[in-house]
Amino acid sequence: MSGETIKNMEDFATVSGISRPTVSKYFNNPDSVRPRTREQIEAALDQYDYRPNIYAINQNRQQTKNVGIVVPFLSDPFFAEIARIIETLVIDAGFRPILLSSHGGQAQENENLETLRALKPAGVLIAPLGRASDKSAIETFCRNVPTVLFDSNLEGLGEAFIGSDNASFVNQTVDYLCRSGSAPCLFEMATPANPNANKRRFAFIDAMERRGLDPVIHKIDGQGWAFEEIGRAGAHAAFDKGLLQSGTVLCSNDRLAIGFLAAAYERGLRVGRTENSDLRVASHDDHPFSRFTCPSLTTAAHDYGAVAEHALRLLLELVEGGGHLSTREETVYPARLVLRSSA
Amino acid sequence: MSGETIKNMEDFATVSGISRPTVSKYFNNPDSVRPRTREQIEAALDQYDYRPNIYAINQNRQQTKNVGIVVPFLSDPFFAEIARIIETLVIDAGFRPILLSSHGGQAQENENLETLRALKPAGVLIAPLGRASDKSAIETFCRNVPTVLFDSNLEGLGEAFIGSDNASFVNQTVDYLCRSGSAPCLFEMATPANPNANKRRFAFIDAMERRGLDPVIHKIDGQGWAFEEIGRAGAHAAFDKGLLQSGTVLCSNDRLAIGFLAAAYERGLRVGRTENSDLRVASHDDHPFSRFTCPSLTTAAHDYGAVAEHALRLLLELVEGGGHLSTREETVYPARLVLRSSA
DNA sequence: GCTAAAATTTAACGCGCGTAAAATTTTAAG
DNA sequence: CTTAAAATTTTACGCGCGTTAAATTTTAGC
Repeated sequence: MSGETIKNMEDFATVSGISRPTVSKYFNNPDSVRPRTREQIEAALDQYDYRPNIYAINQNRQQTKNVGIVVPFLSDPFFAEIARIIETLVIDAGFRPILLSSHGGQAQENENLETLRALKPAGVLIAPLGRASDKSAIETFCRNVPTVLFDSNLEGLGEAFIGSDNASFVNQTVDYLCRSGSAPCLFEMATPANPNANKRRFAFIDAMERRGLDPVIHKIDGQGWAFEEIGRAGAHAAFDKGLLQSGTVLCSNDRLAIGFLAAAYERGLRVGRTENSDLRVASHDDHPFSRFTCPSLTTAAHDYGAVAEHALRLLLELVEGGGHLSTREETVYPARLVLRSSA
Repeated sequence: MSGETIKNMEDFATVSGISRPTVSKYFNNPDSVRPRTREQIEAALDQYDYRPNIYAINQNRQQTKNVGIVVPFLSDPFFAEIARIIETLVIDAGFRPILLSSHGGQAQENENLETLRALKPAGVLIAPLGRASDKSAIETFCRNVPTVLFDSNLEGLGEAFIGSDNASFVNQTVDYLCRSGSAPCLFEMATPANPNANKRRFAFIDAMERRGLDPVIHKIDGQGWAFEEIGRAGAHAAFDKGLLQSGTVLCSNDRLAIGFLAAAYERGLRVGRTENSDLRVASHDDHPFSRFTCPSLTTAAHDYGAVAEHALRLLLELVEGGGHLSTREETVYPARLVLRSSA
């Protein structure tokens, strides 16, 4: 440890024996300086452990190395998981991830956009709330910051949308359920917050009608993001009316299914695909906990990795290419059927 | 909309008819200027929607308005939930939360500390990994940034620790289980990552011995943060040996219990407190999903709110008071027993 | 060893805002 | 209306780094 106190790049340049502009160049891109210069700097670097002031850097750059990540509800393990994957990819790409959750509300989503705008990120990946989103606020934001939507699409907003193919999810579950037993009834919220739910409903109707079957849909009440409790209450309400106690139930998403299974258990209904079962339950998303429900949940899995990777790759291309795409890209990835015990 | 383009505080000061230093004063504290001046500024504010450059602000201030929040594993809904609460409190206090997850690894935890150091936060709330933490790295960090530990304590590190009273958790569950049926056996990981697990083990031994009972502990293998799967595998291994198929099992935490319940279900073991049950299962944490396990999980709940509020309040006092406490404070909150169906 | 190309140094300006000191204006109290 | 106190304006410097242009040095090719 040397005695000097390195307060800024000037000081550091002095002790490393290199001029400040060259040091600055090094920090922007270590490969842009001569190898011997680089060695000299790096030798000084681990002797004095100097780090450039990030605020001074960003003040003078129009483009920061920040990438914003906005998810609708971070307490939902599904979003926690995809956020984790994206974060890792962002770091690997040499950027700094800034993770924000909208906590299920429009006010917070808008506040997150304001926060990001102030942070001047190179780009932003946002999974919008959906129905509850303030479309005009998002549109305004997208005009100023290169933005890619993921998970949940808002027509025409952002430079691109990368998500999962809801039709693929439903087709696979419906197909499997139909060929292995009775046709399913769809179990969903009457007013779903997420646009994916609507697409799944349409896909369900379509898939059933293609088979010449009546697309029966059971809609339940509930607002907000406490899907498990909504599913549980909705299932009990249905059971009270003598509904859904047998046959096959296809839940719109795993969190509803988790609630449904809890209710079924509480009623003593046996869920599964064995002979002595009362009913079968399947769902969509492959939620991190769906492996541990009782019985374990048959579901359709997102390709987390592909979505995250594609969305970020596109965003970085966008950032390098000026921020705007000539035509808005929409890419969706198919689901992977995960057979477990519930159906 | 006026035609002028407001690029900086100078421009904004001009159009608002107030001098720049006064405008600067306003943004630091709107109450520090004369009411009429404030009105004038705010009138201009919603006409031009100017916002000060956050990087320029932070460059010139020793103390930013950032508060770091570090959790060991954000995909764990427990941490996602407490992070959400803290975030809200931080915003209400007029600060900007910066949420970082260590993703279960020391490397990422250290990287988070580096990131935060560069961000010069007013203070940091950190729930350390525990056993896997790099103590010396944290100690170094704490010397430069006012830091309060929460959830999981590291002896002597940080200005204070706010968490839950593990003894209270165990005493309440053991007490309940003993008086309502057979004495429990503790189900835990052989090498737990979290120091709370160790405290719970000691508390269990103590609680049992006080009752003149033999503290039976069943230790299972497993590394990492996939607690549900570790619990499930561990339970199956125990069942294979004919163990834990009856009586009462007290899991160290809810995530292990979720895995245990899944295994029990897969074996056809009936868990609950009714007459025809095979065994009872209880646990600790009141994990967001413990309401929806089958059967619903009897557990001991953290006082999330109290911990979050106390930790942040202490941190802000610390920030105002110079950053250091004369004596390290350790405060723990008691648990609240949550009776459900599993025991 | 010579030369053109590449890299570095020197010098200097700008970014947007915090902040201090002195001069001026406004406010509140009598 | 006077006066002291409070608020604001003026002026000016500094923060740490990006960046540019011209001068200088180093490198690579022959």
